[in-house]
Amino acid sequence: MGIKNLMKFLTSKAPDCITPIEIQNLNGKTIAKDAYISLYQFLIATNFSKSNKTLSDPQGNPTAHLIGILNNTLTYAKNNIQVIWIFDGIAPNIKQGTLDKRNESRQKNYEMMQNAVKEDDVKNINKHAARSLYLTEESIRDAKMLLKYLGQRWVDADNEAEALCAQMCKSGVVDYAWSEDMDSLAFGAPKMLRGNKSLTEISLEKVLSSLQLTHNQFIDLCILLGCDYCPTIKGVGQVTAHELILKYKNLDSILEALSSNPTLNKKYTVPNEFPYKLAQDFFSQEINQNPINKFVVSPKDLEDFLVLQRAFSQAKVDKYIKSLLNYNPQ
DNA sequence: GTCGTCC
DNA sequence: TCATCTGTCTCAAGACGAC
DNA sequence: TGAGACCGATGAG
Repeated sequence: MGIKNLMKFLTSKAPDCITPIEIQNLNGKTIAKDAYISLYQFLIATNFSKSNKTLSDPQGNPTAHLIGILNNTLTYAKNNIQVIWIFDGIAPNIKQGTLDKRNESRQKNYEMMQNAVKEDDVKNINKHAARSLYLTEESIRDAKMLLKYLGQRWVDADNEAEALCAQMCKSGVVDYAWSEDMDSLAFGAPKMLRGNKSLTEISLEKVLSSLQLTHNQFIDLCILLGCDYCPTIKGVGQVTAHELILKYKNLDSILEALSSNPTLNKKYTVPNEFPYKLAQDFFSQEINQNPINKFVVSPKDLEDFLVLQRAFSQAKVDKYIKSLLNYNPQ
């Protein structure tokens, strides 16, 4: 879910921190990209947005995410952009509640899809199929294999990919953290990118100066808005959250004020379980930077994998390899 | 610009 | 009366190329 | 899954 309503809040309160950016302007830049989110987007968009069928090889292995990687890699190569794909590791314990909810929703949608199939209701089949979709171990393995053969770099994070993207951006390994989720800013990425067709750059420095917050205060704001790691205080939305932080400086003091002031206490309900300190620590932790896997383009492996194993068109793969080598001379 | 296709 | 928050609904989510 | 539009409820001034 990222940070609830953060984009909306920034658009109204700190519009200067959000700037549209043309992909050509990223020439020579390096990007850490949240792999899972991208692959999921490819899978959904390619499968369900315009056709009613799932793209797969004759054995039933999904291929939509592989097409997405191919297109994406070529686009970046054309524009001389280096990408490091970051894969999620083990989810942190504090995210378990969020993950349980997602699994439950996925299961429910799967059942609704089965019902829609029985009733031959194409619209609802697609709707619920998209929502019950998930990336299997095999799909991830295929994606990593393809990236290897394409000469791309990828790395496994110890836990959240977004946290590692932000860390790499903070430490200067990359210029941008790319993600659809706004968590990257809470994790401290100085510059993040969103979008695919139309890109948006968000500068953390500008966010903090517009909102008149330190980074720790911004983390508190994100927790109040709603994140994956902690529930929210009922009655506190974007506006109130920002006002409370400006007034009381941090979450500890806000909670103290809520418990000691009967008027505030009546108005805002803090949940019984409110592990905000764990969330604060999680957003501000130092992340272990695992070694990055680096490969070179391997036309033979690409052909074997895509044409022979995944039933891609030989002509298209040939054309693709030619373009890639043209932009990425080895 | 819209729409079909990608496997 | 206005601002704010909450809940619910709906839609779209990639990239390329032919036309 | 997220983001936008819309709606009703609530509370402050």
